[in-house]
Amino acid sequence: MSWTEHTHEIANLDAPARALLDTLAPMDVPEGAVLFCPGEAVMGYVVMLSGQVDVNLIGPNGRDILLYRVAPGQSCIQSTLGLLGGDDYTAEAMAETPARLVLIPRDVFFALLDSSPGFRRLVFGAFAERMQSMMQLIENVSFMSVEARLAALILDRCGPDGCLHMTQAEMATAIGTAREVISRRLDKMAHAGSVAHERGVVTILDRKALNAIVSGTAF
Amino acid sequence: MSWTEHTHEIANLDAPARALLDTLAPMDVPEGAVLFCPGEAVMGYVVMLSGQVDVNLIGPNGRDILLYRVAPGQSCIQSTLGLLGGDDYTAEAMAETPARLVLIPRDVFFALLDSSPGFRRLVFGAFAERMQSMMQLIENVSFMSVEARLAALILDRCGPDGCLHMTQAEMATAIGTAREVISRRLDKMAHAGSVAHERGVVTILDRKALNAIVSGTAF
DNA sequence: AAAGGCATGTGACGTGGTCACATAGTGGGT
DNA sequence: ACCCACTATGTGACCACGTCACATGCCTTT
Repeated sequence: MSWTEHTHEIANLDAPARALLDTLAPMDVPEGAVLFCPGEAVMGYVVMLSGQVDVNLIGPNGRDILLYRVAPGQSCIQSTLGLLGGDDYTAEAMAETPARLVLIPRDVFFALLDSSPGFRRLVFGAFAERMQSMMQLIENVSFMSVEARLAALILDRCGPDGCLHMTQAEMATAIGTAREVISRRLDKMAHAGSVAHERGVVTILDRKALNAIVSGTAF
Repeated sequence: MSWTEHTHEIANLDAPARALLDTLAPMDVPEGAVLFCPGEAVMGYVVMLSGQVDVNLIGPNGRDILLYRVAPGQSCIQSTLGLLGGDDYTAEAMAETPARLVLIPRDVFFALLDSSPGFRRLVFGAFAERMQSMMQLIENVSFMSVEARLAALILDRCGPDGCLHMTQAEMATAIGTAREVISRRLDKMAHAGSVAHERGVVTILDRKALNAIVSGTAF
């Protein structure tokens, strides 16, 4: 079976590269599986085919913060860093939904890098993209208030019905703060009429108000 | 004149790549020069030959935080991101000392990427390295106390005489906090006998104490 | 010596993170 | 229906940190 033709970014690669990739078998991982964790040596390039994987940085006191999410077609470059930079990484990748992915082993990865300009572009793009989002994260964490980040999260992740199904603990790690803070902020927003919230669900009542909170970084 | 043979990382490249690079003229920038700033389109790969360039993220309220420092032989990949990812970057690069560097224009960059495995390795290495240090930064900012970061800074940047020549404002941006906080923390450390400080200089008195502060992330 | 500009010290105040709890829904089992 | 663990959430106290508004002080220029 050929999976490469169904994967947007990969389907545009040159034929030899795709042929090589098609010799690799996709693997399925169940929801909640940890793809890699600190200290482990995965050493490969991972391409997501379907599902959703989140990469978190884990703090010493148990708190963790979402570095980025890996969507289908994207790569989890975390494991690739070990191939190049050398140092150990501290992040943990966990499947948020059942996921299917392909692991390109070290040799194949380097072979493709040398032989396929398209693959090079793909990899560089992935790197640049992650880099950008990491910078964005640093910017958000150091310059945006918790309230602004929370409002952005709600707007960003809510369904078309204006409902967000997440626990406060999940929201906390998503924006890098503590659960208690989320509780208080949600109360405040609810009191202001911007949202309503019950166990596991937040409902948007006033999109404009939330947008105002997001823009108003510090005033 | 051939500059490539004097530049460690580059000297190991294959001959054709070095020949191509030698057609590029190094440029000198004075101390304090801004290499690029938000919104500008530099679009190239920059290799430092000598000097010291700092890349800062600038917040809306004027506060800024040091993303990373570019040492000789390294690349400032910030400007390269535009070549690949697409989005705009928000960082600013400034020469902390008089610096000499080479800007590899877009076409030459891609030509080298396609023709020289060594150059590819170089670029990937630079990316991976930066990626690592960005993750490190996120980890430090979100999980380490200001005091720990300050102690680490002092130990890291002090001269062999145990003296650090920086203003409090500089230390503040280096570890991503406000100047007033530095003032208070230095006072506290001085009171504890770990350091002494006067206008523009911090002197280490007790290395062990500082190391203890660094390790004791949160206790 | 006077003046202006840096570097630094300080108090007040609001936000955010941590700890130690108290409550309250929820899903199994019996 | 009831109990029980488990998870999600609410709350108060407290400390670390960021911000604002200043007050000094020190150093260079004129």
